Amino acid sequence: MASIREVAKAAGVSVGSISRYLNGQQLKATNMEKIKKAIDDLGYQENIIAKGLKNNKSFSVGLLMNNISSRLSMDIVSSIEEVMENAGYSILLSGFEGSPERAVNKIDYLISHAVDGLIIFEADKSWPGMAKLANVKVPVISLNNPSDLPNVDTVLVDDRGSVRRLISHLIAQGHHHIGIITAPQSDYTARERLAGVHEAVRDHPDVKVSTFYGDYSRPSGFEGAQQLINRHIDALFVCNFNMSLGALEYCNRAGVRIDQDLSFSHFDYLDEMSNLISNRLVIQQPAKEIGGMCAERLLDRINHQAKDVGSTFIFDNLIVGLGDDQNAINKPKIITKS
Amino acid sequence: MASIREVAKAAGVSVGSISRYLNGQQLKATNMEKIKKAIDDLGYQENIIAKGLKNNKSFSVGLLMNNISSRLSMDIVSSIEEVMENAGYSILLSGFEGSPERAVNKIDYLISHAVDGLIIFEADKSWPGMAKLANVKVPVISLNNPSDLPNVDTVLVDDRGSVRRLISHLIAQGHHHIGIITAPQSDYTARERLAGVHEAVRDHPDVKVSTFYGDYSRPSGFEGAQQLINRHIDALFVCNFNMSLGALEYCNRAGVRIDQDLSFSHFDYLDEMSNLISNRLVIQQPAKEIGGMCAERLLDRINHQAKDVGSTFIFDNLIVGLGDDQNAINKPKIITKS
DNA sequence: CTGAAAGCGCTTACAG
DNA sequence: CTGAAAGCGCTTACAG
Repeated sequence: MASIREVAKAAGVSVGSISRYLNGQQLKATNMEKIKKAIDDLGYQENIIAKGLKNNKSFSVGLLMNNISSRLSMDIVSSIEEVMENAGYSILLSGFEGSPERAVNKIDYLISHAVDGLIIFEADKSWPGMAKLANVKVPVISLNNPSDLPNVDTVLVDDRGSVRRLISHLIAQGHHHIGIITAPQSDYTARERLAGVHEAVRDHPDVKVSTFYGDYSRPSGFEGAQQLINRHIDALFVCNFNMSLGALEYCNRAGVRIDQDLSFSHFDYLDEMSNLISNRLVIQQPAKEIGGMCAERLLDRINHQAKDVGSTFIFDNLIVGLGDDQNAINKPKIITKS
Repeated sequence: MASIREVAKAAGVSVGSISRYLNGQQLKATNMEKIKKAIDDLGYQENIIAKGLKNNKSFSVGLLMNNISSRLSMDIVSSIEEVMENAGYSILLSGFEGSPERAVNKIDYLISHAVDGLIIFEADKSWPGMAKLANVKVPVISLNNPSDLPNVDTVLVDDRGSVRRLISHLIAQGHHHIGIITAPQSDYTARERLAGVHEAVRDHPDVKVSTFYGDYSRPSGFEGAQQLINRHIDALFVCNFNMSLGALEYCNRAGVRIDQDLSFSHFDYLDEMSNLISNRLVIQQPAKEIGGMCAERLLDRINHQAKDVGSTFIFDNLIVGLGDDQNAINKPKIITKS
């Protein structure tokens, strides 16, 4: 790896000139040519790490995730990566697999790696040690879980509202016994989704709800569908994509035909599947939008000391089958801390 | 962010002593105590970036992926991350979304970020510009695609052999018309899987194969299942997880009962689903194993200048339903370049 | 426009 | 055991 010094020698100019050239300043035309040639000859590649040392930047941001291998995580990572990389930043990816202690340790770890900003996906503010985020000097954004800290922005999706809307629709369609497969209530998102169900049925004493508590796995979706269908539900709502696959497997195996025998709705990732399953209500999370929002907000805070630090941005889900406006989810509600 | 210099001042020792302390050397006991106190008081956190400048290490490795949001990618990322992070390395994640030009550019990008090593997932050696990998000074590992370069190790899975074995089993069971939903043949992995099918039927002129070319999407799996089932296949094999979900959707919608009406086999990610779908043949990729192998091999090459650079490591898949030995996949075949 | 010099946070021979 | 100094690859006032 040739350094700036070697390039300077080869070009017959000072290292300062090389640096200026690399940063787009105008130099004497003949010098610029000599430098260009030297760079090509030596195959010089700049060292962004060294560059950052001087101005205390690393051009990298930390992305700390609860569970790297969840379906939603991947879409989030990929949308964040796209925005960040266009801006010349790289992503330091780290997972804590549901463990609060690991989450807290990895915050230090990423800080040690001198990240310029931090996005934390699905970490709960109540975990012991999370409060130290308040002392982090770089911008922090909490994704999918609220945070009270004054230096932390929050990006959320209104899962509660979406589920309420979906269940209300099922009730309006005349369903009387709705089965719910939910995720562990230790998770904020899972609580919100179940709360949406309860809000929807509150004023409908004639509607019965049966709930199965799954663990995010496909087998638990399978078992949940089995138990609930045996209790003669007329509609099934699955609060998580992976579990919905298990439920689908059960339906196939038991010969339960979706739409005909049972109304089936769930969270999903559509990739144009929507036209094939148009009789079905599907909640589609705006993964790309929230990821992009996080990335852009973080860049804003890194580069321009954005105003209203500590704001919350709330996105809507798209409910396929309810005639939602695809574009609506692009405009988050913004709540500014007063 | 307090620096080593401030700690030195607070502790009344030289910066060299702080550095030595941080790196685990023995100092005079009283000094160690003073340093420890100073570090705690100032909330000092080491700057790994600066540390690396001196010894030309960044304690980060680049992970360049074809498609970050594929199901397999995330399992790979997560297993690599686990090994790397235990060794004190962070992961710089980058995606090229199937675009050869982006892949080539991002190699430079990661090198600029001074990674200590590089793992490239599903990039084809034949792409223009990929040859420059030969000039990369840090260790490189190619995952899921072979590489001829002398400085590049390769980690592969024997998809061809697994598919051959699976299809042979279907034939032995008496199936005569096998439907295949395959992925675009521009991808190495897709070609290998289809080659496995053809190897299996080569000696069975009585067996008919019908092939549908999908595009990895669920809708294409749906459509493939529809077309093939209309051609009266008695077994269906789907070469990709996502497309198998679409096929499953079609079966449900068309009232085709898997196992009873149609033998259904495919690539999958099981999370203990295997006991629920035990009549079905499922190819499970050793994502954790290949990811871990990549990470460990890379660390080996970074830290010990490993022997036999340029080797190929080939793992087996596990075929659920064929009584495979779970442990067998942990031992890759190793081909050393002569 | 450009060179010489100081400095970013750290490490590591070299003396003592 | 420990301090002073040089240096990793770069940037940036400061002079000229």
